[in-house]
Amino acid sequence: MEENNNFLFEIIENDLKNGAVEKVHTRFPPEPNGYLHIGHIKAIYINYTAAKQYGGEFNLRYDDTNPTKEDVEYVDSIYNDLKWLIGKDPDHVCYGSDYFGKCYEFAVKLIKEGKAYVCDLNEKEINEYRGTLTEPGRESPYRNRSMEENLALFEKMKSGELPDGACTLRAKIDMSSPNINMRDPIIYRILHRAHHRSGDEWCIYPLYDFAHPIQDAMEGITHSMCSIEFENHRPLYDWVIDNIGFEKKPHQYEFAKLFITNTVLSKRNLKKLIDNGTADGWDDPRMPTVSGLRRRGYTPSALFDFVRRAGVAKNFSIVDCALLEHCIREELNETAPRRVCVLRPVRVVVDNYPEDKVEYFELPNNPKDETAGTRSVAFTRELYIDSEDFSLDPPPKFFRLKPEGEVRLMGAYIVKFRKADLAPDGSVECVHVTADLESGCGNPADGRKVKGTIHWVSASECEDVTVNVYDYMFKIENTRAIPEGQTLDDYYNPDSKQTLEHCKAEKALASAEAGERFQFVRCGYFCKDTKNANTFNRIVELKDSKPF
RNA sequence: AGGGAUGUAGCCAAGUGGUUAAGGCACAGGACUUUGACUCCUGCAUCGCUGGUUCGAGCCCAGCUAUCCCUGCCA
Repeated sequence: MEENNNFLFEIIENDLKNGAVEKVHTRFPPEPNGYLHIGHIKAIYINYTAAKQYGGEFNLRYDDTNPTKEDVEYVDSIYNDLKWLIGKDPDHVCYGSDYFGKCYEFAVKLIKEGKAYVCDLNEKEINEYRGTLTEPGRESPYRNRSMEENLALFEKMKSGELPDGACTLRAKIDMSSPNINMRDPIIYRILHRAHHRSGDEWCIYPLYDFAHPIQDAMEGITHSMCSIEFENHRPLYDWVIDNIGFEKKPHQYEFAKLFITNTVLSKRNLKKLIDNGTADGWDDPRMPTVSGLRRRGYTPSALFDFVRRAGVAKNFSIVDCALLEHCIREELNETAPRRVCVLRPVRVVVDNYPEDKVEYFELPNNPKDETAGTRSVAFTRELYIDSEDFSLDPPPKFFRLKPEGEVRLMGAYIVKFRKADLAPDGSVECVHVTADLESGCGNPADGRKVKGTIHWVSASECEDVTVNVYDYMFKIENTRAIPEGQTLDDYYNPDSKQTLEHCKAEKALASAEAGERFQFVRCGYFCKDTKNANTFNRIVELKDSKPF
């Protein structure tokens, strides 16, 4: 793994060096309103790695200040996904709702200092008063209420006497600010809605811009790193910190969100795919969610490596999905044991091999890594090879089994084509070959070269397995918007999931544990399905798209 | 259009005034190969545009241009 370095880490390093900060403290603050996806991994990578690398602390904090959108289902899934990613339970788990009491106290403080007021304007009026991008806003007629009146009204908001939307608490800042976020932003709203944690305790809830800086300050966060769309909110973030008067001030820094080519990441669209049945769920291996990627066979280290390599900067950018695939291939190439699985079997009979003989060959688990050991693979007179590895009418440069051809059975004998039995429909039923028994699994005694090597499995010493082949589901041209008149479904291939039954695998494979990853020789990388014990998900296709 | 941010190769991305502009992915050649995989070599940019400052600029200044974000009682 390469070193972690980017402009945010440099900021932290400098703060540590010049004593601005004693110990770094970061947080990952998802709103529990959906499942974590690969975009979140970037935020986790930045915040978690920064804390880890510089000997600091890291909080998982649920930003749960809007009960209309949030649910415990998401709280749980986020926890599990994060735990899987960082390989342990997070040290500190916090909730925005833990600070509802504090937020309320601070709001009262601001009112007492004349820095916040209760505004009776309705939603439409607030919009009108806000002005536009080019015109300043106008001050609310309620802006200059007395402190006592504001206090009384805020108390009324809190006590539940007022219906939703009756009024709001606003920070008194500057209605003519060119930054619209500073035009007396709403910091509290009335919401008669049960919260998944605090229940009916509150009927007023703080808004993000007010709650977030408070949460950061209360937790002693030093570096609050978020995505770039919050850049415009930073002056407000600082305003809240300054006006509440926190001594240790957290600082917000922004980085560009992660986008990936041909991939949708918006919760709205992901949910649509599930609702209309295109995807089987949030953990469908075609989904860009953490749980989907996990089932597909991605590892946390490959995922973090991807984010690191994609880079952390402020440019708007869309990373090539080839980089994501490269990262998992690179890791699995070193770690995944090789196994043979014949996806579309064709029977092969070695005519000159004794009928009842069973011979075992030692095949390396990883040809590049001797420490990975070997396993015994049975060889018998009847075998299966992949239908793609045999052609009666081969194209040029076809190095596999063909009439008049000779080919190496990987790790075993060299065989020569003898004849093919065809079914009435012309398909190949069985191929007869003769083995060069003299050469054994070594090279031919006469020094001739055999170019092709194909994989095989003993017909009697193999297991029947089912393999799900998931293509990359990500098919969106523009990852950010779907053109007029088209729907998300138009972009997805209905055949993106194929189930191949009666694939023939080495015996050792069927007893593998769920989640175990393999490289199926010449067929791509596979992960034993974590849900269905007898199936394997194809997780990454081989890069090479040329025919074997 | 008011404000903020960003523009370095097909895609990311280092670079903070001074040798021939890091690195990765992708791509293209070639070597090797009992996975046509892997591995290994090789190739692949004058820095959005235009002026200016300077002995010297991707880095400084000015103007222009392109893209992204901001008018939720969402986060």
